[in-house]
Amino acid sequence: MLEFAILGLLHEAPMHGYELRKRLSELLGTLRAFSYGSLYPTLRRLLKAGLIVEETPPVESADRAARSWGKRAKRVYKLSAEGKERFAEMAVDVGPQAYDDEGFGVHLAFFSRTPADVRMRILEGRRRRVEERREGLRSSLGRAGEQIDRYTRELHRLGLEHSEREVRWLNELIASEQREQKERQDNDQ
Amino acid sequence: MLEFAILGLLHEAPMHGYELRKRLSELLGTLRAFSYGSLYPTLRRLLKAGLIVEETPPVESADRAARSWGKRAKRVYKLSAEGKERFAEMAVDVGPQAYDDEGFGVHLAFFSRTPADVRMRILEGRRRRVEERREGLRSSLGRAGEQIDRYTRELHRLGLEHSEREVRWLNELIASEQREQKERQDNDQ
DNA sequence: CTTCACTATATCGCGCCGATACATCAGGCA
DNA sequence: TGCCTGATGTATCGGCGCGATATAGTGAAG
Repeated sequence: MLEFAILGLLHEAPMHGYELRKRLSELLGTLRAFSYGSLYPTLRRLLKAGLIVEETPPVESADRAARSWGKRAKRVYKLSAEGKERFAEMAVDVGPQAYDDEGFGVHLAFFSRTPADVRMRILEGRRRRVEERREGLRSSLGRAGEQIDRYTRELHRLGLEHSEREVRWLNELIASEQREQKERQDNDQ
Repeated sequence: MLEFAILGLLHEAPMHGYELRKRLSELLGTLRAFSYGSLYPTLRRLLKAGLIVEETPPVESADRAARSWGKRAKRVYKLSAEGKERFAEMAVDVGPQAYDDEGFGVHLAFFSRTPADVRMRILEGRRRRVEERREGLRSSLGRAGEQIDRYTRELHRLGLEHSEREVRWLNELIASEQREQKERQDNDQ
């Protein structure tokens, strides 16, 4: 998931690790942060795989000084052609992980680079997933009384409200996608 | 977290791995599953630490057959005195991880075994956390237009609704905790 | 009589996290 | 002037938890 996110972000512009992480948090709305403990190793992995390349930035005073003293300086990465390709593959290859909280969030964040039909598949897959959760919670709350702790019940109540709300939200998104798709078709023919 | 959850669950009754996992999913309302890939190793760890002990069940027909043929059979675990102690410590030792989605959920699931003052601390800590998230999303949505992708904005809208709802839910829980605390005081004096 | 779904235990590789360390630089304030 | 805090910036380590996979017994449906 981080790999996908990095590749997606680097479409905007070349960036260094710290910046990447900040943009990522903004994008995911503080709901997901990706620690440096996973970011830097992933960057290495991508580098070794040739999906990104290090772009030595125009050496300026501060950095030159840092480098000449053997200190660590900014390392800027940019997307390679293979990286672009890989991102496109990943965006289209929708597995079940695209439907869980985290995966769905990341996919959605890069929807503008995702083909319309794939967007639909993801939205509908997510809806199915959330509906299942909703039904699970409903039946759990339905089996009234039944040895369920009061706090647990409250937890389930909140979960149920959240899923109901998200299903409605998804329905709106799906409907608006359909409208747009229809418009495109009308323009085409 | 899994360790805490297992120790908590075993207060109900001795159980084997598969059962533990099922009870855990029920408890967390399908919002958290804990795969076997983490459950069994954790059970081992707890066993080695002496926090749980294996309780050879009264050998019945099916199991005896299985055992005598050298096959795998049910392994039932029960809480040791040290395990009980450890759970009590963990329930009271509230770190920042008790406020994130996952940690909070698990703690709440064992609230009935948690002292009232600690319950309060957790509830209020969680509220602070969710309020921060809410404010982050509000300001992100407030900075109107500003290079934010349409889908990303939708994601933030949903996140904002969820945090608002959760804060209200927490307020109700906190209020009801306070009422109960007052009642207890009235009864005591 | 076979196939399916459920019960049940276990391992492996690896993604990701939290803590920690180190270093530079800007601004506030004493 | 000099100090401290907070942001910028890169990096590593141990360990938790996941998904995939293997294995195997059981009962019910068809």
